[in-house]
Amino acid sequence: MADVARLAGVSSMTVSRALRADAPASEETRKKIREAADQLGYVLNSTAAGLSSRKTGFVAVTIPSINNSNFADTVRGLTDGLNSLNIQVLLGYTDYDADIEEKHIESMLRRRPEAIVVTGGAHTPRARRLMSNAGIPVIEMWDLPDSPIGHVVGFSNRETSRTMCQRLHDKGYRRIGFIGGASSRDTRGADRRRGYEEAMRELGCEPRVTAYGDPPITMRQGGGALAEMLETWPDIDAVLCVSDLSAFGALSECRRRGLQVPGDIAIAGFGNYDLAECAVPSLTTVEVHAEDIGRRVAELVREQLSGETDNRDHVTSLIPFEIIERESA
Amino acid sequence: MADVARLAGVSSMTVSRALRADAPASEETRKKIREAADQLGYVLNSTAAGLSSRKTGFVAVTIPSINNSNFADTVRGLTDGLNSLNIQVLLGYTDYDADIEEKHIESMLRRRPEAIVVTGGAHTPRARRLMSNAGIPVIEMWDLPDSPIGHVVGFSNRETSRTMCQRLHDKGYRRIGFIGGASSRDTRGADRRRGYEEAMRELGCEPRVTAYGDPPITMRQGGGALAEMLETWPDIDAVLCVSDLSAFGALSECRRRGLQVPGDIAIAGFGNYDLAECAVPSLTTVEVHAEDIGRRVAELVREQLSGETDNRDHVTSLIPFEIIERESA
DNA sequence: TTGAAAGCGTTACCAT
DNA sequence: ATGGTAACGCTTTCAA
Repeated sequence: MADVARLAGVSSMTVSRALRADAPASEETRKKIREAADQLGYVLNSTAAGLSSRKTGFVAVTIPSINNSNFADTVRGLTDGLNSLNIQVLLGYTDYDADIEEKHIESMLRRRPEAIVVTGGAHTPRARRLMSNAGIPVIEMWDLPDSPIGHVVGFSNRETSRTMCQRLHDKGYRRIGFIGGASSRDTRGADRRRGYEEAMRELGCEPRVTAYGDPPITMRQGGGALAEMLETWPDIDAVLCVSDLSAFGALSECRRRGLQVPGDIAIAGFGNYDLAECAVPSLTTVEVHAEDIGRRVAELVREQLSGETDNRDHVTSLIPFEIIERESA
Repeated sequence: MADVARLAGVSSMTVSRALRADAPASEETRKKIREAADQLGYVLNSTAAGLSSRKTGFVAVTIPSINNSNFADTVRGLTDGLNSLNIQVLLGYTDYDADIEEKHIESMLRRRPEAIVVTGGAHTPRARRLMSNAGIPVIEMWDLPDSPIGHVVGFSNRETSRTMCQRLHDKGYRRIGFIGGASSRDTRGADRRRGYEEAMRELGCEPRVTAYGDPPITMRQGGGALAEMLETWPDIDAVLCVSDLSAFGALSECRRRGLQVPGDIAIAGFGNYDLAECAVPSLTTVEVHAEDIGRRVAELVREQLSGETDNRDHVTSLIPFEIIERESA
């Protein structure tokens, strides 16, 4: 920057100001400085800028998996929403593991992000402490934690299953099964299962759960789970799956066995992946507006950083979900 | 850090050293300092550390889309490979747009990454200049650029199509169509199309291309493209698609029309997505080992940063691809 | 609108 | 093994 200043015949302070849109500087000097910078191939060092201004231009975000269309949509909404604030997302994926999440949170906090966004409400005690003490807005998303650390942008995963079960029941299905992961590491998946079990009880139906594989449960596992389910409960007439991926796996397994969907078995998924619309038959599923979650988080971050809202208030934004009825159920 | 030093009764220099694994410090002081840090809730400021040491612990990476299983796999391989070096990935997605890529590259270079990794070889002149002048290793991946900026980790997209066409021809298909995007923004997709056209010429077959929609071409667009193709060339006997997603869309469209796959029409895709294995019929496709690409990039970054290899040498790593023959073709 | 000086929180470097 | 001092490259603050 000193070199640029020398070439432009100004002080480095003026260069610093000319390079930022908001700071005061005459158009003339601005132009002169931009040319000098260009000529020297100068690129601002935002590490130094961040240290000095105490604004790093980062928001830290953890998601369970990078290879998941729903979370990718959320990240997209978040990134796009933060873009106008010139804030970048520092992304970490946890593989549904709270210890990995803790490690990410610590190494991300070292970068002094201006806010931290995590998926869900299940964290290690130390992770909670780290976030609480960081002195920045904390946002938990994709869930409605029992005891939130800070703000929340999400929906009730339990409710999605309850609503879907109700819908299946309305359509006449009575012997409804649930396919999900074998561990509770995927807390949102576990909540969906809980919602299913509650709904079954309320509707007076027997719960039939096939837990199969570690999260994230894949398409292939969805097929395996359906096979297992048919063995245990051959009379099943509908299956609710923890995600569209497992639902598609189940659908494919039905197809291979010559079972009609719906007819022999109805299938419902979760997430409204592109796949759900495109599959034959198309999949009945839950649209959770993943990108909206990201957009709303970005909005909340903006409000918090601009001081529009009181940081001490804990804002909870409920993102409405909807059942998408298609051919499969 | 000064507070921690005071509490532990040492200098801040000792704290700095105690907190790093490599620096010399007695186990005794280390423990004392860790306790003090814990008690105060101290988290290292790596912004300041980076400024001082000129090592930010970042590698900048741009990919076309975050919502693409192939690129997500590459990012996973890269992230995991860099993890042991305590290097984080700074991710930007370009939406297949070179101008957006340029913006990302500039704002990422401001963070002073220790290396920069970009997808493909098509960049704006300014982006090329920025990367060349950054003084850090530059790696282009997922492609074999004609004039690489630095190192390359990839494969020939053209070859994948040529090989697949040859395979289809060997199986007796003669009226082979290609479904891809309408723009050349997806340069890898455009290369695949080029490979297809070359192969058709060599095999003495008429090329039949349906260009449909902007990249990334979706499942739904794959279906639309197949419909259009059948209208133009009703006698088509095989379709090569630019990706498994469009291939699946085409497959679904066939299903809806009551066309047998294979039989009436064979379908081949690209990318070996989970979907390709799980679809009924399963999709013949190209496995490009996306995660290996990321792993190899990470390895290259490690070599370059450790000075094991001469930075001036331009390393090209060819990642082998393979045709996965399944039911659809 | 511009400039000078004093940090920001760490590590490199040189001593001890 | 530990400590003192001088950067690192910016921005804040204050002054002109």
